[in-house]
Amino acid sequence: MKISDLAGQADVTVDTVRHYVALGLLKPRRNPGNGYQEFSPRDLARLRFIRGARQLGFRLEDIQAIFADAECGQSPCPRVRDLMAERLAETRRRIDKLTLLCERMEGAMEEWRNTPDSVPDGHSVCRLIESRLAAPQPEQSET
Amino acid sequence: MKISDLAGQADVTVDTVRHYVALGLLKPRRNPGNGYQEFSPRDLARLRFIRGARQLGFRLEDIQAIFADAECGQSPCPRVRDLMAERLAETRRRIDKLTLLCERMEGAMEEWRNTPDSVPDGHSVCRLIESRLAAPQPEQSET
DNA sequence: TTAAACCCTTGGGTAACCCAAGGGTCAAGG
DNA sequence: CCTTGACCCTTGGGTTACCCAAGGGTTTAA
Repeated sequence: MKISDLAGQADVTVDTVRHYVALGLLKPRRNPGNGYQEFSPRDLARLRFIRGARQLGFRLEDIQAIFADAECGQSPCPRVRDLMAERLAETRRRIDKLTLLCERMEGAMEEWRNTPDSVPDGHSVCRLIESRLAAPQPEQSET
Repeated sequence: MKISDLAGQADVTVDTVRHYVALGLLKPRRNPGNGYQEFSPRDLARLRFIRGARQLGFRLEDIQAIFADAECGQSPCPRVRDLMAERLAETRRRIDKLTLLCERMEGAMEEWRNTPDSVPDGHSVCRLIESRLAAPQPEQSET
């Protein structure tokens, strides 16, 4: 089948499929006549696998490693368990960071409810933000 | 002061400062002799403002707009309030998405505790992942 | 004087795509 | 048969906020 058929059946865009092909996650044969990519039902299964793994929080890089295991006959399952534990920990860290940020933001909005607007005067840009500037919080590597 | 002094006093890297200069958030004068950037104490204040705004969840793009307001004598405060509401909503959406993902991941890990490893057989890559593949969940635009 | 420590610019990398441009291919209707 | 619209291809740039390396000039302290 052609790329748009494949994409449609897995509910992804053709760009996504092309991206996976570029990374070697899918390896369609090429129609020698016109250079078009031809995907098999197994490619569709593979694509659905990729999407499923993505929904479970795996990175494309992880999925490459999983396929690499499978292709040399090894069970990818131990790696899958390890990677999942790692990605889960990362996800929790991201949530924690964002939760902290969220609390900071809520605190600011609350304080600002009773703060009038200010006009920039050459020393100040925005009193709202400057009022929250004194207390240095730990770094936030991720917006 | 020179770039590394400025960076040191605001606890950021020189790369970060250069990045802000490239975006026009900082506008140092240039030493005509050697091309070095020279930063004033007001640049330091500006840099600290940027860092403070970042910690409150603003994007560099937002900060550009805030500075633009201030530079034409307008109060940036109304914009700041609006942007903050927007960024806060986005942050909550991100947290929600990640929380859903986290629950999916935890569910998978739990199920997998009682699942043996499988060996790839040409039809299956990894039973662990495939077992969770049936139920299609809403799209996760963000890993 | 010379070597370390700084400064500069340019370009590439990050994660997982999306989008546009420019150009070839195919299928169906007139 | 030809056209036209729907596909296909590749390449390159954009997303966010930086980090890092290379290559080359400048300053400074020993």
